[in-house]
Amino acid sequence: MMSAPSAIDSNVRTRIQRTPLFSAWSEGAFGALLEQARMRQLDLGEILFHEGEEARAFYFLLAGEIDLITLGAGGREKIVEIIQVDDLFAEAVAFLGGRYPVQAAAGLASTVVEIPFAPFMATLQGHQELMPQMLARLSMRLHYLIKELRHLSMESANQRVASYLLDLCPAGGECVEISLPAKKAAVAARLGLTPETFSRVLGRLRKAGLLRVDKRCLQIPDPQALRRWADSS
Amino acid sequence: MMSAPSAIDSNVRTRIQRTPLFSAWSEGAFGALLEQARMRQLDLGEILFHEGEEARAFYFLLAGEIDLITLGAGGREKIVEIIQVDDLFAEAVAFLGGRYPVQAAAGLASTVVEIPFAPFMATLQGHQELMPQMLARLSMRLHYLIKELRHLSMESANQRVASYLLDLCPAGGECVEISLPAKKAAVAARLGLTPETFSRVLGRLRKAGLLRVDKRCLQIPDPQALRRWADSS
DNA sequence: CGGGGCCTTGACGTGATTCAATAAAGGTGG
DNA sequence: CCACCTTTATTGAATCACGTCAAGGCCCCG
Repeated sequence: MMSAPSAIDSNVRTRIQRTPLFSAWSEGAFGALLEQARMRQLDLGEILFHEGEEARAFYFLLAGEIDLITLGAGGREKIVEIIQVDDLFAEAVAFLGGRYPVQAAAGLASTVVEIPFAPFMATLQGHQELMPQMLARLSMRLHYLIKELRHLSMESANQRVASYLLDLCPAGGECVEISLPAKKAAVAARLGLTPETFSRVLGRLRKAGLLRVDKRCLQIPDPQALRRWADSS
Repeated sequence: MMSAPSAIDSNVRTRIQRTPLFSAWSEGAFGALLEQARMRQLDLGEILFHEGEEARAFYFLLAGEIDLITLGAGGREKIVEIIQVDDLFAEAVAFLGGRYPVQAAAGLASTVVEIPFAPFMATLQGHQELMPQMLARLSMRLHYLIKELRHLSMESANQRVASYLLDLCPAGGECVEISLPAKKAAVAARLGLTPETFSRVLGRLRKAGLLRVDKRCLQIPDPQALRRWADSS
């Protein structure tokens, strides 16, 4: 599909308004902002914005999957985050420099709502009671990145995979069934691993009886055992 | 020394006021905030706050050096950032959860000014024109962390060391002389390397004629050549 | 049936860590 | 000022985890 902009229907409107960032906004201000917003369709692999490009808008993911990627020397790429449906992303860029620090590419055919910064910032200036919400959001991302930093720099492939799987689990219970949020190669990149290594770790876990794998669907019989395995790995 | 709190003199006051975060503050608001602040002395190795500890204050480093560290399984530790004199740190924690996401330890005997969050937040609430400054600061840290993520996950030891040295250089000129901001083991940890590996990379650079090393003092005859070496490394 | 993603598996190479020994520098007290 | 001890830095050799390269299997879709 081409990226044919189109207007926002009320169903979509509701989904966006439910995000923490917008839940405190007045109907009026929010409505005015959305009038400036447009929907865009993205093909698989299509790039929404490039690293270093001037940032004019942020996005809400309606359908599909967006990968936030930073590029390194020699074409290697690391997925900083895999954006899921109903997430806002790139809203934090508004406040500095105005350049995207990462690239956004569609990991699946996707639909996003594009929300321009200009009216967003204007509203924020006029309603400064909304700023604490923004600060909290930036702060959350900061924590997320610090956690990522720790995982990348101090944990082995085994530990990273295990932590990641455990993070996907609903609050610690018994045998849980989870499904990977993206194709395995993307998850591997998200974890800073090659697909091969990721596959091998999964294989090891399978042979240790800590994991059942069926395509993108994983079963963890005993999360606690997995945690222990990671710690001693 | 024990951490004997004491009052703030006017010299110190000026140094703090010069930070971007406070430069827009009114004399009155700033003065009132500083009345709640106290100085603390830290011995080498002393811990200012622990990871996960409830956050009640942020800090300004007057003298010495503070390392922000995250701890991993098995006692390994990664230095997220080496704080230098005249820097503020941990101010971003105010807006979420209220727990420190890292540990702060003195890499040298140090002096800090401890600024409690409560009055700081209260002033911010009352003067919302100050918030954009905060947002910009959080945004900067976000960019910093994303850059770190890229370095850690996609660059070799050689590349990381070279980028780091080049970052220390004043804007690209000819032969520059720089000095490491901390002992080599701390810099290594900051780069996600062991001291041994760091030492070896420095040795390699020395033998290639790209670097002269004298204790903590480094000379880079040709920054551009160093950049090329990193890219092809 | 055939082609193309996607994933898995094996053999191999390599860069970084680990372990260990040594050297150099800094601090302390006699 | 020197002897002594501690901390910091360097260097070498052995090891290991992960990446790379290459082959093969599986599944979906035409």
